Amino acid sequence: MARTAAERLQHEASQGSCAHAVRQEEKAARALAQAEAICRAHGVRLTPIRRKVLETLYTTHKPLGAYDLAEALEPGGRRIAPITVYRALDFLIEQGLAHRLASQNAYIATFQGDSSHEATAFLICEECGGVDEVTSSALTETMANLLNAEGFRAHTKVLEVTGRCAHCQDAH
Amino acid sequence: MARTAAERLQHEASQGSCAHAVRQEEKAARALAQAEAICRAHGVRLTPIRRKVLETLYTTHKPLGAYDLAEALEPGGRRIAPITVYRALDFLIEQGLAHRLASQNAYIATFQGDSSHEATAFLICEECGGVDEVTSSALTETMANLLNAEGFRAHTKVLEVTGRCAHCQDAH
DNA sequence: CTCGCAAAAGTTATTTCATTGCAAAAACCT
DNA sequence: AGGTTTTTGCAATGAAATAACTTTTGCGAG
Ligand SMILES: [Zn+2]
Ligand SMILES: [Zn+2]
Ligand SMILES: [Zn+2]
Ligand SMILES: [Zn+2]
Repeated sequence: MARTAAERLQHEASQGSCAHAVRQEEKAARALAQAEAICRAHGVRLTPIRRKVLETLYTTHKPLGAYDLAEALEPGGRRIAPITVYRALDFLIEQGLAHRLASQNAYIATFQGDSSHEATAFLICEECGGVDEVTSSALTETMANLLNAEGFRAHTKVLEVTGRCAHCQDAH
Repeated sequence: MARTAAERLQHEASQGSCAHAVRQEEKAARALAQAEAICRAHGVRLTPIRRKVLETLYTTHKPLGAYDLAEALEPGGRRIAPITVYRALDFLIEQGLAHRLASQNAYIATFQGDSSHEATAFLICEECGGVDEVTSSALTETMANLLNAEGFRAHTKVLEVTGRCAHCQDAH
C-alpha cells in the first residue's frame, strides 16, 4: 500500500530539490501571508503551531505524514505530540489551507483556494514525491454529471492519481 | 477522518439490509463463479481463505476493514490473523476482484471486471454504507485528457466520493 | 487589573490499520 | 516419493489516528 512516512522522507532526501520545489520559498511566503489574511477574515486564529505546520507543508511541497511533521517541527523546541499535529491539520483542512491525501496517509498544503464545489485532482509522482493540484472545468462538469445521473449528493471528493510526472519521465 | 471498522459494522447492523444489498446473494453466487473462472484463466489459485474473503465482500457489499473480515471469517474455525486477511486481499486486488477504498481504510469486492485503463469512481454513502461503482466513457476521457495535458503517466487512480446515495436522500 | 470563560496545547494511553520475519503446512511438478 | 514453490500460521512490531483528561493561554466583561 502507500509508502510510509519514513520512506517518504528518505526518498525526498535522496532526490534533493526537484522541479516541483523550485522557487517554493517565495511562493510559500506569499501563500503564508494569504493564509493569515484568510484566517483573519474567518475570525479564527493561525497560532504559532498551526502556522509552523502550514509553513512546513508549503516549503516542502511534498506530502508529509503527521509524524513527519512532528519531527520536522522538533528542532528548537520540544517534541510535539502527534495529537497536536493532527489538531493543527484538522484546523488547516477546515480552513481549506491543507489537504489530506487519503491514498498516502499524508498531508499537503493547498495553493489554490479550495473552491469547494470544484473537483480537484491531485497528481502524485511516485518518483520525486511531488504533487500537482489540477482542476479543469471539464473535470468538474464530468463529475457533476456523473453524480447527478446517479442521484448521489457528494460531500467529499477524493481524486488522487499516482504515477510519474512529466519531468521525471524526461529524466528517466 | 474515516469511520472506523467497528462503527461501520454497527452502522450496518443498525440499518439492516438496504437497497444496495438487495438480491445480493444471487449476484454474489454468480460473481463468485466468475471469479473462479478468472483465476483458472490466470493460472492462479482461489484458495478457501481467499474465496471466503471474496464471498464475504460480495455478500456484504459494503466496505469492510481487514479486521472486520478477520472477525467475519471466524465462526466455524479459529481466528484468522490479520496478516492472512491482508494477504488474501492483496491477491484479490491483484486479480482485479477486490478494491481498496483508500479514504475508508476498507475493502470491497469489484463487480465489474476491472478493465484497468478505465476510470472507475466509487460512490460511498455515509448513511447506509453502500458503495456504487460507476464508470463512464466521459469520465475516462476527461481523466485521460487531464493527465495528458499535464504530461502525467498514471499508475493508479483513486476516485472516491463520499456523500448520500439516491435512496438515502428519498428516505431522509 | 482580575475574574471567568472558551479555545488551544500538553500529557498519557489506547485503538486501529498494516507489515516483518520466520516456521509449518499444503499444493504442485517431476 | 523427493524436491520445489506457494500458501498459511504465528508472534511481534511498526505506523497512523484517536481518546480522555489536565494545564495553559488568549481575551473580553466587570
Ligand atoms: Zn518533481
Ligand atoms: Zn516526478
Ligand atoms: Zn443503500
Ligand atoms: Zn445510502
